[in-house]
Amino acid sequence: MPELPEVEIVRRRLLTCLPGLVLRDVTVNDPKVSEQSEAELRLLLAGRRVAGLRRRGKYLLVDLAASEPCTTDAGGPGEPGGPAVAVIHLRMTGQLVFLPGPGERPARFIWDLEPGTRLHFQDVRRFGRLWALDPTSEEAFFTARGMGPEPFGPEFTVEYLRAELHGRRAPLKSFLLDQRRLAGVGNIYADESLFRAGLHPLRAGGSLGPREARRLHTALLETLQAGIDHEGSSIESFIDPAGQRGSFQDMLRVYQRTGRPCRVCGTAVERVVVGGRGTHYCPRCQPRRRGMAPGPPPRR
DNA sequence: AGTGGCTCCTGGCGGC
DNA sequence: TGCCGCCAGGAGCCAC
Repeated sequence: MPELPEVEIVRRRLLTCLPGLVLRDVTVNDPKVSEQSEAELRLLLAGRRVAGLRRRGKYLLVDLAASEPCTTDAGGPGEPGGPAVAVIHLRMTGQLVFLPGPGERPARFIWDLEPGTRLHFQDVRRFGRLWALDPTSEEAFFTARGMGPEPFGPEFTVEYLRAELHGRRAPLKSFLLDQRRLAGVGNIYADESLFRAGLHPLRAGGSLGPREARRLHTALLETLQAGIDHEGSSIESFIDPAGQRGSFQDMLRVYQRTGRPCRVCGTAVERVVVGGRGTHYCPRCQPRRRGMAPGPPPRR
């Protein structure tokens, strides 16, 4: 699943080839990929040159410069338009791949780029989304979604983390998956960060002492950075636009290692469901001490 | 306000 | 062997 490190790798790969190309046309094969119609997406995005690529949490942002006067476009008068931002969320299985012709499965949307390239959005589980924004509405877009701070940004300090954890009864695992508290962490990096911090996933957020909060802060940054350094985790279907796989999945210490020995102490890794998400931890390295959140409800 | 549960979606896999 | 049903999970939405 693409989380912050995977989206960052996609951004860096696209940065080597996308800027400077002109987005000639947008084709939508699956209307559910966007709240906006194909016509609206085309109007807002087509005819503009890619100016840059950014990332906010797990969102990929493609900056498009104002369209240039176009006299050669026989398909229409080429609506003059201002700059735009294309926002893409890969969710579970979204992939952006360059393909000269049709892919193995129909892309949910295709960008025709000039000169002569096509960027396909492939997405087996169809959770991914595309938005076309006016740059002036970008902040409102993310404010409406309650996006928390970037882990590597200046706002995410130990003090911020402690303040956000204060008084929370929800399990740490749920806290880390809440994009309103911190942007970009998903299931893999939440489990791995908690392992690195030596904190049980069911500990209540508010039960952490100052040292534990500091450990969690450090662990989050180290784990996310390690994910980026290893070019992401290729679990499920993550490949970057060049078809490269990451290697962080080989470094995982607890995620999807249920029953296998902890790489540190040899104790069998355990799995519980927290907030409906599979959660993996080492019962010895991540002891259930004080401030435990109530466990999952008994099975019906 | 904080929290948990449900929903979307499909390939893959376990069980019979 | 074949088929049915369940599971995974990011984020939006809703209920309490």
